[in-house]
Amino acid sequence: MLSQDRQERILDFLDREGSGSIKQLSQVIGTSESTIRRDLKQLDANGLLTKVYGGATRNDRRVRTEEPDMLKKHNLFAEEKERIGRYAASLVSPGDFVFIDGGTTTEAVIRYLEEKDAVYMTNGLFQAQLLTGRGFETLVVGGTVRPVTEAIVGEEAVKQIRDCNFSLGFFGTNGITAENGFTTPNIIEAGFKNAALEQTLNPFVLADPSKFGRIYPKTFAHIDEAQIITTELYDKSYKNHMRIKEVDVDLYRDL
Amino acid sequence: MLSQDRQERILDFLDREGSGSIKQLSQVIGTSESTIRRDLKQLDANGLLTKVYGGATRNDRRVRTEEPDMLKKHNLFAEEKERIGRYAASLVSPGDFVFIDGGTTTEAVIRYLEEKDAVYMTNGLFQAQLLTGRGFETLVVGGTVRPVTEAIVGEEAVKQIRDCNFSLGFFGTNGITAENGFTTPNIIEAGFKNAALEQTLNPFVLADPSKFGRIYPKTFAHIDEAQIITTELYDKSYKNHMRIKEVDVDLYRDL
DNA sequence: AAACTATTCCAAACTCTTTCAAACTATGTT
DNA sequence: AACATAGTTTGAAAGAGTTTGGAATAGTTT
Repeated sequence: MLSQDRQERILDFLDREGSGSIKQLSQVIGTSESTIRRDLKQLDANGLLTKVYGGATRNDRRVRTEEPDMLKKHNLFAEEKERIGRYAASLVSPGDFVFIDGGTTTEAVIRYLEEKDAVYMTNGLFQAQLLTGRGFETLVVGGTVRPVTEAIVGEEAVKQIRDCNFSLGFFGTNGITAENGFTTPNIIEAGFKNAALEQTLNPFVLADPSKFGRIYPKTFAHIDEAQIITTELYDKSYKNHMRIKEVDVDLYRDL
Repeated sequence: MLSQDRQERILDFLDREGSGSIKQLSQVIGTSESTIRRDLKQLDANGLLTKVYGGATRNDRRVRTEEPDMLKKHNLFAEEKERIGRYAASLVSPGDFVFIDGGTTTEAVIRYLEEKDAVYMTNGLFQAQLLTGRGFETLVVGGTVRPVTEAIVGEEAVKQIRDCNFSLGFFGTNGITAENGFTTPNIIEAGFKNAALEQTLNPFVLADPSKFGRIYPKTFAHIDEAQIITTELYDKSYKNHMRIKEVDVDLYRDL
């Protein structure tokens, strides 16, 4: 068994039981006490549980304040996303009412946010937790949760968003082309994105370079309806059609 | 048993009973008098209780304003919560529209849910993730996120919930007494709970035994407005005033 | 004085750290 | 593809340290 799996199981166990002894854990998971000890030591160092004499007790996993480094391993364009997130976060001014779209791209924005004198609204469950965990005033859109992306969408969500007037908004997308605009695979999600974008004075679409040139079934905005924040484009031809902000590597190298 | 767990149980016993002798405590907790003495000495040194000749007392201002520490709450009464959750989950029938309150108590319910032919709505961020993760049709209430509990509350949330008609609802509470009913520390949260409860045909309050006899600043429902699901009660006098379902140990021993 | 409670001390049981060899992984070389 | 090598992970064991329960002794209450 991989150590990741084992440690995940330890946390699951503590989730259910609240606490556990070394012996208990080694039996449930089927490994030696030595290994459990080493796992607990690691998990404690990462702040995921509290080691106590004889075992461990759970730390609340809801307030996950994952470090930016943690995520880098997972995703190919992780570094780009971080850079995009850092720039996007710098755009928020005091008094703004900011919409933050669900999906992985916008998560990085939240980690770099600093403006406490602004109100944030999101339709992403994880986004809401991150925002709350970091101490920002957070509103959540009500509606149906879409399983894959954990984003709140649907008729009710659209109805609610129609009453909101955002000064700033950060959106994710799956595909971008000059002709088809911003596209996503899911029709209901596209409907919500479209509604949210219409309520936003300054909408920004965050996109790593992989999104360019791709087309998905449903367009939620035309190419000139939002400004794009991305890292360096390989295909410079896009520049002719779009309002693009390239977040350069050098721009933040010394931060 | 870990010494942390033991000491929490001592404090909880004193919370409920006001005081306890060494003998009482050693019997209830199932450990030697020597150990109880040592625990009491430590807890006294930390100012968590007052050691007296023969036992200990806890300064009991019956109305508490402070929010119970989420981390601690997670550990305590884990088994009771599981049992309560398992029973509550069995109450859901096909076609139900089920409200699930935020907070730690209701999390266990979700882990035992099996009825896919029902729609679930929640105001808890973590609950929403759990429900979605387990593949249930999930709705989320929109509104402001309250930091400590990660529950969605506020005016907007109340407005939305007024349009919902739940056939079944599971609520958490901080305190229960016959006179003051179900109470919580936060006024805004109480307002939402109250609204949600009014929209529910069959409301159930889930409560481990530690909740009984405690009073918090705001009442969100009177004692006869909801049925209580709990594990075995130490103080049987409550039975006279309330509709209580005791989830017995034996009931599920062989599951 | 009798009954109860607290303190001290000790041995047994338990837990932690360190250490080491075996098993496993990853990588480079032939 | 087979092999060698270095690095990592694992389980077991030994010794140090901690916690526990009980017994003897000292103190307190009635």
